[in-house]
Amino acid sequence: MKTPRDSGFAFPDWAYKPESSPGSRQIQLWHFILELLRKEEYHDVIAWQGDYGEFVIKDPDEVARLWGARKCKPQMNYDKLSRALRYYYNKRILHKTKGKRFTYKFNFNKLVLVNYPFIDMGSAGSSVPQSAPPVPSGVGTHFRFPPSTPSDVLSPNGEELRSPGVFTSVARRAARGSVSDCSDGTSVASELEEVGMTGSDERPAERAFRSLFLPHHPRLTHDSLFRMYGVPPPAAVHFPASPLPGAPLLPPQLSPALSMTSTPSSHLPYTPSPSLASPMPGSHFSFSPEDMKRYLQAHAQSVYNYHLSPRAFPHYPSIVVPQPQRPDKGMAGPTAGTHFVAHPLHHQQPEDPHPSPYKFKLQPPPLGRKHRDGPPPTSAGLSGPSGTPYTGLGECGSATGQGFNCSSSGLTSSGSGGPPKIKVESVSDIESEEEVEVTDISEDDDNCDVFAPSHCNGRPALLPCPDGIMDNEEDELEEDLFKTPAAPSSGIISGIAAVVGMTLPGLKAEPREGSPSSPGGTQCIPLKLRFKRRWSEDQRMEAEIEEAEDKKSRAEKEEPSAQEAQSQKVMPVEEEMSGGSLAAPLGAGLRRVSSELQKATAQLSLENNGC
DNA sequence: AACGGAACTG
DNA sequence: CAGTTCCGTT
Repeated sequence: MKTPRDSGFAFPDWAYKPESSPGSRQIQLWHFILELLRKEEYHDVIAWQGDYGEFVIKDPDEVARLWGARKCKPQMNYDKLSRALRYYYNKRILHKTKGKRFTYKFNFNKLVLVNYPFIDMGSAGSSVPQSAPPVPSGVGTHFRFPPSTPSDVLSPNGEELRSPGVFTSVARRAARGSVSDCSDGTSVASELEEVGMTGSDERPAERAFRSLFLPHHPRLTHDSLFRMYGVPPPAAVHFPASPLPGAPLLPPQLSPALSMTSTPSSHLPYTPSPSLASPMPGSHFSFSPEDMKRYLQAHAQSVYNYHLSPRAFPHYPSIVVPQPQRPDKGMAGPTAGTHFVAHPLHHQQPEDPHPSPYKFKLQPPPLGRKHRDGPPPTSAGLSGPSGTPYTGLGECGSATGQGFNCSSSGLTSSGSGGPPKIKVESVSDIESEEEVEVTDISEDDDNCDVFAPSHCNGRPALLPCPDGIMDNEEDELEEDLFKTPAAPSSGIISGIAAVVGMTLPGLKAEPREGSPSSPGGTQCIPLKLRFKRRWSEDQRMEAEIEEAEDKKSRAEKEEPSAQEAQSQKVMPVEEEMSGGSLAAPLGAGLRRVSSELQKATAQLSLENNGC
C-alpha cells in the first residue's frame, strides 16, 4: 500500500522546515516542494514516486498556484515554477527524471550540505547539553541517508519500499511536533533534543543525519554553502577504499564536503582519511571533543592529503588559521578584518610572484540591462500584489490578519553594497583545457562570481569541462551529470582546525611532497597547476561518480543484497603520513562548537517565527 | 514538455 | 540571492 498515513515519505525532518534554508528569509522552492510532499492533503497534487527523492507533480497548475500563493505571486504558473526548478539543476539540488513527465528528483546530498551546520564562533556559548546524538558513521562508506538497497529500508514485508521510506519515522515525529510548517519555527530546538536523545530504533543514519545536519547557520545562504561544498571529494576517487556496505557500525561520516559526490542512494567507497580509518572506538559520533576531533582531523587531512582545491575549504567565520609558510602581511583576506581564515593556500593569489598560469581578463560590467526589447514602458502593471484570492492554504495562513508573509524580513541581510562589480573571466576559456582555477579567497563578495554557476555547456565559465565527460553536447549519459558546480571558497578545514586548536600537519608539510597519491611526475609541476588539475579532475570525477552511482543505485533496486556480503574488509588505509600527531589540545573548543550549534538552532527557530 | 538565456525583482 | 518573467529553441 502506499502507506496512506505517512505516504509522504520521508525526508529528514530538517528538510521540511523552513529554517532549513539557511540564509533565506523567504521560503525556498525546494523547501516548499518538500512541504507539499509531506502533506497528505497534497498527494494528489504532488507526491513521491519512484526512486529515492523522486517526486512527480501530478497537478502542475495547482502546485504552481500554491507556490504562487505562498510567494504572493499570483501570476505564477508551472512554466515559471519549472524554470525555478530548472535552476536547481545547476545547483544540483534537483534534477529531472528524464522520460517521466513532471517528475523531478532531489539530490539529497546537496540538501544535506545546505543544512550542514556552521557555527559562528563569535560567542562562547555553553550550558547546552552536548547531548549529541550518536551518529553512525561510515568510514569507508559514503554517508547515505537512505539505504541504497530496498532491503535496507524495507520493512519485512517489503511494503514501504517507497524510495525514501527511511525517514518515515522521523517525518512522523516531526509532524507531531510542528505542524504549522512555516509559522512555527519553535520546534527545532526541542526536536533536536527529543530526537537527539532517543536512543531508539531509529536508524543510525537518521540520527546521524539529524545530529549532524540539523543545525545550521542562518547567515549562510544557499549559494555560499553550495560553493563551499560544491567541491567533489578527490579522496573519493583516489581511495578505492573498502566500502562497508551495510555495515552497521561505521566510522563517522565525515564532512559532507568530502562525500557529497554521489547521489543519496549510493554508497561510495570512500576513505575520508587515514586518521579516520584508524581505530574508531565508539561506533558513534557525537559532538564530544573526541569525536569532533576525529572528525575534523579526518576532514582536514583528507583535504590536505589530496590537494583538494583551496576552494574546497568553506569559509569559516571567526577562525584564524595558522599561516603556513609565506609570512603574509595583511593577506588579502576576506573582507573586513573581522575574524577570518587565513587560507593556507592563499599563496596562490594573484599577486603571486611567479608567472601565474592563470590568465584572466576583466570583463566589463554587464551592459546596461534593459536591453530586452522595446522601450521600457514605465512598468507598474502586473506585479502589483493585488489582493489575489489566496486559498488560505495551510502554510502561511497563520500570518496575522490577512496579509501573508509577503513582506516580512526577519534577518537583516547585509545590505549588499553595490561595488564596481567586475567579472573575472578566464581567458583560457573554452579551448584550453588547462583551465584555471582561481584560488580566490574572499568569499562574501563578488569575487565569488567568478565561479558562479558555470555552464559547461554554453558559456564556459572558469571551470573546465573535462573532455570526454562533460556534457558539451546533448549527450545522454548525462542523466546525472550536472554542470560543474560553483566553486566554493575559503577553508572550513583550516577553520575547523583552528577552532579545535590544532595544527594541521599536512598543512605545514610542503604540499608538494605529502601527497600519497600524487602521480609521478607531478613533483615538478607548480603548485598552482597541480591544484588546477586536481580541480579539473575532481570535477570530472564527480560527474562520473554521480552517474555511476545513479546507475548503480538503479541496478541495486533489482538485486537487494548481493556481493555486499561482508567484503568490508578493512580498507587499506594509507598510513598517516608524517603527522601522526594529530592529537591535539582541544576539547573546550569543541564543546563550544557543539553548544553553538544548538544555540544557533534554537535561535533560528525564533527568527523564523514571523513567517 | 522541457530547457536555458537574459533581464529583472524584492 | 533566489527566484520571476519572458521567450526562443529543441
